[in-house]
Amino acid sequence: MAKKDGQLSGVKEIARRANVSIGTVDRVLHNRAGVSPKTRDKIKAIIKELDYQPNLLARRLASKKVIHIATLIPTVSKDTSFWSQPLQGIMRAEAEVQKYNIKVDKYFFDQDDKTSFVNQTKKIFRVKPDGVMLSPDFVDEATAFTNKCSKLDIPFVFIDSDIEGQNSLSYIGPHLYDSGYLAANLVSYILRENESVLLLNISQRMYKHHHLLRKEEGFRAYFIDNSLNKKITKVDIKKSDRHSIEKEIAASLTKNKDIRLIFVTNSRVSLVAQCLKKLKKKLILIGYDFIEENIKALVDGDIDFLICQKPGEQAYKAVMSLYQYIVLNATVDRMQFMPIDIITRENYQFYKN
Amino acid sequence: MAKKDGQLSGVKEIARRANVSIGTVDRVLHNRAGVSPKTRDKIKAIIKELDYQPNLLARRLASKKVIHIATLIPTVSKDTSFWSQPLQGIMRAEAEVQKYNIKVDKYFFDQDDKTSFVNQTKKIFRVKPDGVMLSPDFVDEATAFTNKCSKLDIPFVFIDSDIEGQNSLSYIGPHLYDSGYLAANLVSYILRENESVLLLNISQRMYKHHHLLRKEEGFRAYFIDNSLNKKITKVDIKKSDRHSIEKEIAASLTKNKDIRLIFVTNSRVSLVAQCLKKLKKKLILIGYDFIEENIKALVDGDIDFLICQKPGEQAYKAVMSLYQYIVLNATVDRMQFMPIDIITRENYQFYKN
DNA sequence: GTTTATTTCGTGTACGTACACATAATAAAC
DNA sequence: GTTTATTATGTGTACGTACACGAAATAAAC
Repeated sequence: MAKKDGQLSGVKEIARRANVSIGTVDRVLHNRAGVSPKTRDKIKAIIKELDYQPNLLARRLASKKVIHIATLIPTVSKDTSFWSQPLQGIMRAEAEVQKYNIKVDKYFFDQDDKTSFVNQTKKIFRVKPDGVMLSPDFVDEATAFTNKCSKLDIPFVFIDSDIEGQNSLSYIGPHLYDSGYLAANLVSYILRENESVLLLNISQRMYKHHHLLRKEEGFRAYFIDNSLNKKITKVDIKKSDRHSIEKEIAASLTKNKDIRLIFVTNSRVSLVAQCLKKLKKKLILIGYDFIEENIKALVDGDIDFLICQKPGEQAYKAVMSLYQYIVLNATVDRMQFMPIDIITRENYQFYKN
Repeated sequence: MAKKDGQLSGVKEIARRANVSIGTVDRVLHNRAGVSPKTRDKIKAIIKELDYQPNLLARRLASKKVIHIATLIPTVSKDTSFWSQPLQGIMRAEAEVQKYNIKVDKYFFDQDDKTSFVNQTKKIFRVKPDGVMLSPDFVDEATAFTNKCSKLDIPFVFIDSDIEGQNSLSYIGPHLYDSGYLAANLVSYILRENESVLLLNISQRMYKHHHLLRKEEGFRAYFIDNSLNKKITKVDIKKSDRHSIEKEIAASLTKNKDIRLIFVTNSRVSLVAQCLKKLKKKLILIGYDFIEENIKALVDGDIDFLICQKPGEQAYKAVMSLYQYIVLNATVDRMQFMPIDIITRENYQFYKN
């Protein structure tokens, strides 16, 4: 009684009931031409009646068409090596899915050049991939792009930062607000009553400030939620050369003698570490991201804490989610927040990205 | 250039290089007898060299062995209809995976009877399924069982409550502590300075208190974290008949005139609602779980808030995670917390479980 | 009517693996 | 040596679907 005997499975059963061959059934399943309206209707009815669900494993195995997943992330810039980790995550996923006849097409844009982003999205759109993963750095342009994807039923997932309201398959990345909140929590343990914080948003790119702001919000919220009346000096630095940063920091420090801790809202924290060294100031330094420059400063004792959210894992999961959705049509969580990890010089060796 | 011509894929390529047939390769892949040590070694070397990864889709398709996933949850009791939702989730997952030759074997135990739990675990262990999903209500017994599973490399996932330290494939369920924390957050908005809370743990089963306690911890933590000095009267009620509950509540209310809100740490909240009605007391009532009894009380205005964490979804995800792990050996998140939803009479109609 | 074009349908092979069965090689027994 | 048991290896078919190709049925052209 392992299998009910009369019950052929899938296509064959449909074919039997309709008195046609599986070839014909196949044609109506894929809306291909070459079948008379009459039999087409009959078969469609049977498909509906049986609530036929194709065997996706068999389908993928038999299909010779390769599935294309496009990924769009920034190039690894001189500014920060951050994006090398997501790239590795993409490649790890690629290695896993390529045996199922899936190709991962990697596109890159220049974080400083909006046009390059647009150009790449255009290029992607031209090849009409089966799924897209992207870091939506340029919000408006990304929105326009994903809108077009939606119209063609091309699923897309965001990584690293989210655009709400777009019906993305998933967002996989940090919970920006919470990570700021956590940073503040750390700070509250460290600082005494009379000491204050310097908060630095370092970014040449205005559009990035949206993300940094979410972190700042969370950071501030912690103090409000816990009725801690902590002074926060905030400085936006629009240039990322060392000289400019150094000048701004020096200015803030002389103006606010009570600053004993600096919170940098992104991966540029190692630059700040260098500046402090130059200025011969020893302050607590908290920043973001497990990248080479930062690790070095961490080991040297110039950075105290790094907050990190597994960027490699993000990209890996993004590609795998697309694969699972497209090939296995599994349900995918709309929001996949990464854990918020705290890295110090004591535990960095064990961190798996 | 779509496919490199020389490169046969998988087993065939291995067979070619070893000058054997795919049958022989197949035998060493599955450690089956009937192949000489010499060729076995040769083939193993080639497998390693090629870093051969079997095509899991093809494997599942070709394999005639059915995969068994066992699920172990409480029967739907007279006490609460809670477990009917996870059961539906299981059945939904079953419908999805059965076409891949996977059987879901459903086992049930009596929440009031430890022996029944043990008996069912024994029964499951006897058939040696390929994966197990269970609600580990009886901690010690569940631990013993999952230890045995670990030894046989049978993956298992916990739902509804976790046992830490067991190397479960995943825990899928509520974040108990956080849900208590959230409840407290709600409470802090509602209560005035001079008003206090009654916290009720209603459970005949002592072993359940562990879980209730986690919620209570979170609940209390909120007030501490926010330096709110709120009076919390706590009562453990070990019987779940209406009369006992009513007596306890009445006692507490007369002793503490300032109680204006009751927080019930599990689904028994509708019983409390009935008691309050009987006592002709109108208090704010917060409790757990989207079950029929509670919804009714919610609609009638006798319960104000229900905290819910998609129990059906939990079970569904648990089975699907096992499937993905066993069949597709996908990586599965060790912790899959459900969102903490707040249900009121205004939004309950839209709640999807 | 026959021939030809066109539409409609069936058949065969492939995907990569599993497994039952058949065959070949070797060892054991005489 | 031959026969027989044993071990080692190869072959064929199946899983459920996709798709190319060919055959049959029908329609169009004369």
